[in-house]
Amino acid sequence: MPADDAPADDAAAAGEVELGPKASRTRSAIIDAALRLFREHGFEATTMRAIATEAGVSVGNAYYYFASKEHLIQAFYDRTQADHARSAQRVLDRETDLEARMIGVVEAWVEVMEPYRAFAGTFFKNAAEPTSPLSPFSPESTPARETSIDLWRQVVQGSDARIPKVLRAELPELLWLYFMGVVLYWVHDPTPGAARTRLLAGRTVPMVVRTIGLARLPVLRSTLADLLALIQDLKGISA
Amino acid sequence: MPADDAPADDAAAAGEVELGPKASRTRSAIIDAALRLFREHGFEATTMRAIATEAGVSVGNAYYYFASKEHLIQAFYDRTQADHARSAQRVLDRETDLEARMIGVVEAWVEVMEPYRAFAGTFFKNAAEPTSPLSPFSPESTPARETSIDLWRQVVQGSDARIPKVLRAELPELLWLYFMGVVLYWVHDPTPGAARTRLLAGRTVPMVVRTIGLARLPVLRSTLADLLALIQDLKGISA
DNA sequence: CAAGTGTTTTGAACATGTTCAAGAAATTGG
DNA sequence: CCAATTTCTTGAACATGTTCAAAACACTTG
Repeated sequence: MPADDAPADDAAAAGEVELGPKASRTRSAIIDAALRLFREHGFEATTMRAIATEAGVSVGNAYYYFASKEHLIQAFYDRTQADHARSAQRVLDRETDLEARMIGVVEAWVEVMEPYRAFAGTFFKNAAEPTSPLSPFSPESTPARETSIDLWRQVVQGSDARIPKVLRAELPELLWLYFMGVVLYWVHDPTPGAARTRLLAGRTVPMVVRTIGLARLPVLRSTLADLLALIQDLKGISA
Repeated sequence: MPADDAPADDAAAAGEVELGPKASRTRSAIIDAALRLFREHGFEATTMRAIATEAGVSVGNAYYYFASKEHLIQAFYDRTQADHARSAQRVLDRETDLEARMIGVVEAWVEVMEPYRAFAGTFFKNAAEPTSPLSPFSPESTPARETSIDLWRQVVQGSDARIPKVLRAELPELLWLYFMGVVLYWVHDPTPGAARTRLLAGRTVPMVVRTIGLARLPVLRSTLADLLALIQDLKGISA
């Protein structure tokens, strides 16, 4: 599998790439062609032959840069994640209210993804396979996941909300998990403009924020403690 | 697509089938062959040619009964869902404690699925695609979903727990959703015997039950009301 | 510059899911 | 029992993701 020793497919994830100008340009051409075709005809309907032709290279060459058709999705992820981070930053720079920050980040994501809505489901189909390196829970996507969780860490840290001490450490990860839930909902949301997803986020975010505040109350304390202990224990059982 | 007018692939779901004995036997042979091969070599590694050969029919014939390789998964679902229902019933017949009933139903499911753990992920990959008829949220799988939700209705109704009135109507569906979450976790659980998943269920079920009890408290009342209202609203927005 | 070494590119060949036109087998109607 | 009709079965053909050996290219070294 030549592509494995070839320029790393996910190199763009970290932001830095060290490739010759030629290789780099071919790679970009393939990604551009692929994303354009994906957007126009969907993932399944786009053939590797079509991508190669559109990019002006041979099929084999495309496989030199991307181990499989699925691996092109990684490139898509990297691109949209960067777009999202940029877009979210604009909100985070000006808002200090936790609720507004959370909603802002979710809305930014929905907006960035809008052009790809129609076929993003196909993407997530592949991402849903546990053994797939594209799964958001896979070891291979650890860097991307960390980047994503960091965004939620920022959401929390930059806010003026008073977070109960017990929650501090785990909250960003928990919010990321909440966000994954929103994404899952979005994938199945057929409404134009993702209306349902926006409604879901707009209404659940306040609940989440309120619940965080409630966490210090005695009634919820013990349940929360149970939950946090469980998370620790789950992490403890090795694979 | 001849198979579309052919004996319905999901006929077994409802339980009743009206097919000639010959057709029925061929169909069963294909399913048996497929599931055996899936269990032994996994989903991807099993070719339609192998399934056909193992079942003693031609490839084309397999496609007469099943529109695609994915559609064989539906048969798998139907089978395991029936097994689960049977197994869960034994618990429901003897337990009245809500917590015990819930844990029993989850444990029964984990046990039924254990032989398929290794490759079940591949199944769910396909189920995760929103447009796939195999998605648990798709219109096509409405009957199967209803059956599954009914099981949780039974869990609630047969218990001696005092359920807050506001929750009564939605609780079974919410528990089913909780169960889907457990399933999602299970899919990604690499521990032998699904140890992590069992731990998750054993610890979260008591939290869920406790939270149900807490729902009548004033602090949670409003949040719960918001949540229920949201569910109604989400159902309201048409696709 | 020539030889050597590593990188990039090519297109034919392969594997497998799927289709389809044709035929065999069963069923029905007279 | 024959003809017509429906159901079932077949295997070759097709589409597309993927591989691979060979060639083209780029770059270093003597």
